[in-house]
Amino acid sequence: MNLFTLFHSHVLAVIDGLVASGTLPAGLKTAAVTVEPPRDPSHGDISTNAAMVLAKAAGMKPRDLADHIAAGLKAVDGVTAVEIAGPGFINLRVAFGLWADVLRHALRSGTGFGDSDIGQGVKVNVEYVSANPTGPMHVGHARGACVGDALANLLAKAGFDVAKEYYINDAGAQVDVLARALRARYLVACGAITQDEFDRQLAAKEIQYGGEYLVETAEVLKARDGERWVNAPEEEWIPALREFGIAEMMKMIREDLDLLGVRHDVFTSELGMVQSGEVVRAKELLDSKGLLYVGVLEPPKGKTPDDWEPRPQTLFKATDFGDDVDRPLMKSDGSWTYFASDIAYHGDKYRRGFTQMIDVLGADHGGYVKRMQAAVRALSDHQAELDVKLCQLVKLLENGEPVKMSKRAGTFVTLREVVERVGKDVVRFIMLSRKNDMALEFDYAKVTEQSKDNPVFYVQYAYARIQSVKRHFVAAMPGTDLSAAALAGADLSLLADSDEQALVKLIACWPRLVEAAAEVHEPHRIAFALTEVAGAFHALWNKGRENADLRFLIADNPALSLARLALLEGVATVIASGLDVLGVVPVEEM
RNA sequence: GUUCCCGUAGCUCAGCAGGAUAGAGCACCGGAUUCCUAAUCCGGGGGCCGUGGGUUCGAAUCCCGCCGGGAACACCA
Repeated sequence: MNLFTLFHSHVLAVIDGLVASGTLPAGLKTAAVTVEPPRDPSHGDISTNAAMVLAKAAGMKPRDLADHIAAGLKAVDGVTAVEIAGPGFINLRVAFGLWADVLRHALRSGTGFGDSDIGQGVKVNVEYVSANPTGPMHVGHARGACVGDALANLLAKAGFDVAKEYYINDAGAQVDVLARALRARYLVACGAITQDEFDRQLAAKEIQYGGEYLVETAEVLKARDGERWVNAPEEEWIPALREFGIAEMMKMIREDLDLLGVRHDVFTSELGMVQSGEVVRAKELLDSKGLLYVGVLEPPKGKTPDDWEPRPQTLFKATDFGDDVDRPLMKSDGSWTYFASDIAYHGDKYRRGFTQMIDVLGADHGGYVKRMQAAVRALSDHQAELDVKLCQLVKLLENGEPVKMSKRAGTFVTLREVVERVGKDVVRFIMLSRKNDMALEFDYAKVTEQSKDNPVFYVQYAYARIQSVKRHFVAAMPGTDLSAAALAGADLSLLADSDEQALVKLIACWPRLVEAAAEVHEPHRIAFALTEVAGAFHALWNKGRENADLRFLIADNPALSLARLALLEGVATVIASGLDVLGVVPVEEM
């Protein structure tokens, strides 16, 4: 239930009526007509730009057209006043009862409040995390995980048919590197080489992924296979240890994601794409469209790599689809590039019925966006669209001081470490407390601080405070039915204070906000909105401190108390509904 | 050199797919506190929205140029 959607249709109906009566010409384009809350509340409850947008096509002055539309809107049920302002805005005031209806609806809907059908069941694939299976996840991955998960939840709430997906990069050179690192740890575990020798190899960069996490993996391997890989030839242990290592790393990654409360619906293997022939199939598809050719790429301008040499390669005509240069599908040794298997993967998504795809990636993948979008357009004949959300880095701070991290030395801060220290709900909220393409500061001290400056606390505190009021109510007026259904039956017309009414209206804007956030793929808006709602609630609470008449519980006025409690329950409902999108659990008591 | 992101109050950031006088928090200044949780509260000052053009009835928002900051730039993933 979205009051603005409702009035949007009222406005369009009035315009249709004006067309029917000959006041307006037929065939007007009404797509630009918006119905929204005015920024300044003194302008009314609902505002539309219809007259300004349609004036030219109608051959009328905006304010004259506004007069006609306004006349029609005056007749709409619940409209108490219509004003024409500024260059031709039509401002409506509606009976408080309409807003109260939305509040009642919220109470009956619970966390389902704000659910929408704008997605119309369209299939959307959200791919996120997709960390290489070569080690534990670090804080950077956590951001992508939280953004992707919240975005997927948001789209599901807005009525899309969403799949949460993880792409396992298990086919490239890096998993061979993993196999080598695991083998070295394994040799140490078997006593075949000394720890000193291992350290020397690591220092000499003969092996990478030197983190301690492989020590245990090597032990597990030894327990399973004994010493059979110590003297086995490389062509045997590489695939065996690679497979084992990937499986162990994925197990670890899934455990970490689980700690964060992130659960993907689908895990797709790059290796599987290659082995099942999907990559060849994708190549043939592009070939059949005439989009492949063998050519030599220009060296990058300005900065030619030292080892650059002209090489004929199989290239995809990405430039036909908006990219800057054509992109190679095969390496000079004839093996597939990562891009090739990713094309196959996205082609596979399209075949599975996804016409909307979203990839959540680290900002360092920025150069990859255009080519992948080009590939999706090419594969789907422009039927599918790919949106890429790039996440800027997370700066970990300890009381304002940057936490030193060196991935090379294997001393990066893991996702697990952060989650175990501050809790998953804090991580999930904070990761959404900034737009995805802005750098984010994550200060251990600040994110757990119990103060107004900490948005997680601020929002949770609002929810907990409301629960506290309910407990007081029960104590003061035992036996009162405080179920959502009972509260929905309260006489909401008793909410007479301007701030109370403003809060009701803010609650009523929630469905509209969810829809807007879903449409632009911006889950952070949910976090910001919750902070705003919590702020309005806290302000009302404080007003009651100065003016006892405005407290929520008025001992000798149960009806008023119940109405106010309904309002608070509405606030709690919005918070619960929003936290649900973020994957955060509301707290009952603090 | 090319591409992408960013530039809004002293600081950290919002800005609702172009709307009416640009918002919040911190900091600063001035007040308040026997009260449902002081885990503070109320009020105030403060901004040619980087810059120059363009589109429009109307631009922080869209387009182009420039300036400044970050990132990525043949076969890595």
